[in-house]
Amino acid sequence: MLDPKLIRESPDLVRAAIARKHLDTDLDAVLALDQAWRTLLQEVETLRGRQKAANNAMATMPKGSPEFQAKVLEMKSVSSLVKEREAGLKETEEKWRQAMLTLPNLPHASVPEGRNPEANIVQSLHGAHAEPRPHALPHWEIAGFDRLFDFARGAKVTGAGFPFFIGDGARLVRALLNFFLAENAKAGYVEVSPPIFVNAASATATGQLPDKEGQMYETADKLYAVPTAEVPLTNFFRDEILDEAALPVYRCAYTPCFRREAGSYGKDVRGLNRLHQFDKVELLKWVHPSTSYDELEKLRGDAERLLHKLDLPYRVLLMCGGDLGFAQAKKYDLEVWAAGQQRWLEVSSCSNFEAFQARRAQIRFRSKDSGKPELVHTLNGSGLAVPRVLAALLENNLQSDGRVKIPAALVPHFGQEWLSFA
RNA sequence: GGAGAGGUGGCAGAGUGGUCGAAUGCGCGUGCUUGGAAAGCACGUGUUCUCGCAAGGGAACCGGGGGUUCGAAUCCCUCCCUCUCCGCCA
Repeated sequence: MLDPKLIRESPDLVRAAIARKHLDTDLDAVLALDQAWRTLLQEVETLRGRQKAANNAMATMPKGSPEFQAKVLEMKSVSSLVKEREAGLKETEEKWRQAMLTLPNLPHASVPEGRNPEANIVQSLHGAHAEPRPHALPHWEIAGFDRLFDFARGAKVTGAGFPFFIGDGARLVRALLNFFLAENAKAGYVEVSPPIFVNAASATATGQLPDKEGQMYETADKLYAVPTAEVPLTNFFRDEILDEAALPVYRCAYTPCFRREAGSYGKDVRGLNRLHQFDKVELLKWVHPSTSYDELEKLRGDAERLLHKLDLPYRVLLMCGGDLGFAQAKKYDLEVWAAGQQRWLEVSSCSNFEAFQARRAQIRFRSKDSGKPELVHTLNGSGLAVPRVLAALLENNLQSDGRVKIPAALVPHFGQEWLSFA
């Protein structure tokens, strides 16, 4: 959510910033509701002031006295008026809130202009992605792939996009998760194992609701399967005031992630590229607002290090305004090179949300300077998403004999140097 | 799942219809006292919104929502959560 005062005082600035995201928003509707709400609030407060004064006077009057009876009669009409105006106030406030929730976060000044992914800036390239690999195959075409990754039975048991991981396939997933968690711990992130269902309030706070409920699986009692650990993790401190000295807080969490991915098709969803359930380790930071852009660079570096240690070619994209998410102020995508598919796969998104989520979630810290609570800034990034890293690993490390070499950094976690499909 | 008890400020804990944003204690802050500290004493100590250039004024908040009433922390309904006992269970 945006700062209501900013919208009220500098609507043109807000309008211009939202335009950089190339999203349609009706700021005038928000402003009109805000104005209507304030007018009603004044009325209600005046009426309640009258009630309060009358209550105090009546407290000292004899109950049955004529003056008491007169007051009761007088205040009856005020009472019904208050009820009516309060109902209007409440309705207006709710409409305003709903409108506010649909306004996207404003992009940071350093975010490049652009409407489409083509306008994203390739910030850096790492590793030998252009090197010819004669044996490279899309991972789903590697001989024996179906023995380790059983999509057919997954489809039978659950549905498309819910594969079984078997034998070395399952062990490789576990090795990657252990590697990620161990590296992240070294970088200072405290590991958390959160609930993987969240309520509507939590999903609203991080920005999944109200607009993106179609992306989440919902249970019979109105809980949502987490699309990312970001949701339970960010909400850990919802409605809390933190100690300024405790900032920054770094945490990471492994969870399975569930996404309906309605409307996806084609090569995007082949093999491990896009699943309805996948494993991911998420990095999360709660920081002092003055440091959040430094923290974003560090966060990106922490995610990059994982790819670097796995010896996978990757690139860093600085996302343009039009390709930024709804809630992000600035975002880097990390894409790993899949040699067999000859394409880049997104394995991490590192974002600064500034106070956008913190305002929705009411996560604050008590400022030493002002003594008042202020909103923290939240950041998060994948560190990393397993299936696509796995896909790239299979494709880049496939040898001419059909075996796949395990990166040195992963060997201690996997326990062997080669993955066999036999 | 069944039965019962309960949710009040940073914490503990009073308050069962009226001057209660809420006693008291602890904690915390400032000052006095002291060589210094402790104790003691004095004062202060929530959040949000709103009006105002400001000084300052106003309103809301006693788990959430709704209701009764001139008036609700207090009565009623409902939801959530916690605790105790029983059942069930990894």
